[in-house]
Amino acid sequence: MNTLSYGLLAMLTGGPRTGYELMQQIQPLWRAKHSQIYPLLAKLEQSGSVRFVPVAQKEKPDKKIYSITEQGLAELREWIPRTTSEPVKRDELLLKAYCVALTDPFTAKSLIQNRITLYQSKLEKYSQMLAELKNKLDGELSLTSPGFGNYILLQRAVSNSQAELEWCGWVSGLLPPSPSNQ
Amino acid sequence: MNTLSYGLLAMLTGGPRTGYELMQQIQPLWRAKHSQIYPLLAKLEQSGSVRFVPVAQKEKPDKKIYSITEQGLAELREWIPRTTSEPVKRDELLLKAYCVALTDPFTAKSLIQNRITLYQSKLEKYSQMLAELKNKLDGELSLTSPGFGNYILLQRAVSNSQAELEWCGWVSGLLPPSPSNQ
DNA sequence: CTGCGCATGTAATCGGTTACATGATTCT
DNA sequence: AGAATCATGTAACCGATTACATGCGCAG
Repeated sequence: MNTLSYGLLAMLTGGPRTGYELMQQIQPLWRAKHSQIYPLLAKLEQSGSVRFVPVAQKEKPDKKIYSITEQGLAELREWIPRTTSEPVKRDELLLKAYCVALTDPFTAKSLIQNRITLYQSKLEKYSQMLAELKNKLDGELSLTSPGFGNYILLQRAVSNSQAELEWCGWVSGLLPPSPSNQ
Repeated sequence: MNTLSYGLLAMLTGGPRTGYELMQQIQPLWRAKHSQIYPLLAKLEQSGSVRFVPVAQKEKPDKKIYSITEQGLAELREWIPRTTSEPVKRDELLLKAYCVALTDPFTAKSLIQNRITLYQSKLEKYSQMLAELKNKLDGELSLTSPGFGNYILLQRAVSNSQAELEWCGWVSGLLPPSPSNQ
């Protein structure tokens, strides 16, 4: 069983979800497309780690609501203490940043500006999610509370987005100002 | 030509390097193994984007020192302004963090502790590299100076490692204290 | 009326990892 | 004595992306 499979099981500890929802939820932690997730869910179902209930919908496609089984939970419990692999990061912008001296200040600025726009929307989204979770938890937070994992991950997503934006701002400041165009 | 190929060209703008050195240099920006890099360098050489000089060594394996050609530089210049793909991140620790409530506080702490150790060594390494570069540049830094790309990436690596450590510390504080064992 | 969100699935292809292969030196 | 570093390469495999396929409702 590969890491993404464990990841899907992990997401299901938060409650029953469809494949589509799992795909969306796992994105910030582990990039994966639906074409990879659906076949894995089918395998997990066949091996007894998850089960699903088909739900017919009018005016929308039918769906399958998956939940984790006792067997799946047991698999997660033995996976958690196992050696954790190092995070994988691949960022095209950083490759471009290394050789940014090859371009004009104009192109350099738009490169950074695009990244700023991207992380501003992420920051907005995650801040909102964090705020909602905070008032749902209402001060109650410990390792055993159900929203704990979600809480620490959202906090991380928010501060990461902020750090990303700070770096972009700092780099922008180093770039020569173009008065005619900004 | 894929992103990694452009990445290799980008690294070569910093001067001639062996495949082995390129592999090490590109790691923090784009994870790749030597088995992927060597064949790509061969292709880039055949298409005229890079060239190499074979260097025989005694007491060490022979090597090939690659440098970027004018054609390669032209390819980079037209790549930089093209749409930049979103960064790809896959972190097994975050998947485990989501369902950390399934384990005991003890396992949870060791999960975080391993990550702390990892990023402490990264922070040390990058801080040192940044310090060296800073006194080599000696106050001189602008878009056109040769170490510019390196400088902004090292600064980023340092502050990213710090942010990572801060998050780990914050999470540790939320975990129940185990007085008998710490 | 075009595109997006919901919702699932398969097939072809590309990108990336693991394993195999070699070999001297230096550190522990 | 065994592991790590330097240094290159190939082959097999697995993981991930892109493209193909369907279909309705709703917003711009």
